[in-house]
Amino acid sequence: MFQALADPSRRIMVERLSRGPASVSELARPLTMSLPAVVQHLQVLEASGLVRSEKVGRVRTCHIDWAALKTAEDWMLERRKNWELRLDRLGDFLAEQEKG
Amino acid sequence: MFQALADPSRRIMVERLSRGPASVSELARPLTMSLPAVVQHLQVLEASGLVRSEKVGRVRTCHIDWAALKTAEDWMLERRKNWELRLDRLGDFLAEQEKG
DNA sequence: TGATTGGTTAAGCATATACTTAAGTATTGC
DNA sequence: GCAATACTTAAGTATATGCTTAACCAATCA
Repeated sequence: MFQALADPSRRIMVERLSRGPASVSELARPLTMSLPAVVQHLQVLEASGLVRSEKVGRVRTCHIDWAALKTAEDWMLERRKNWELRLDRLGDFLAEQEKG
Repeated sequence: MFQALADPSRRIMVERLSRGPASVSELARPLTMSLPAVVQHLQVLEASGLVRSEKVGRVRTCHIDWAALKTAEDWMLERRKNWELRLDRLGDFLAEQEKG
């Protein structure tokens, strides 16, 4: 997931998809690269679980899997919470010191 | 930043640092690779701004830059908010339809 | 039916990444 | 001072990544 978000082009694609579903060529429009390259990025995003797509007729429509995005967000939140807990315990300890 | 978090070894390092500062060899302990490899990962983390370190005597002490971690978290939150806003507008639209 | 649109497959290539080992350089403890 | 500790530097290598072009397939439309 972080791997998938590591590339700037892929982040542009995710950014676009965060505003709603889009076809492959719509995703390609703002990017200065060939269509196959865009499809390869799309494959990375799909493999990571961040994006899903269905093909209807000849157009493939892509959209974000919001639960997956939240997973990455939560990982970081978890680290931050860990830290805040630590600060709290330090605070308690210092308060104990004060009293004692 | 996402690039930095893309590697599992580096995430282990960040995980460790989220529990408090650590020296280079402490960071290396759980990892099955040479010390220079760990230092290279550390350089990536520092370059991304996620981690900082100071050397005192012969030991380098590393710690997370929490503001930087929050930046990545916020990027994802921003995408989610975008989406929720869209859902809200859709909701409003449907409510309008209902009324009209 | 034949051109166009939208996407896919395959092959190849240049650069980046994630390591390795070997050989340093400072501190610190005895 | 001498050894151990805690890195640091340098050089090399294998694999992964991010592209490219060329050729292909399948749905649409004039």
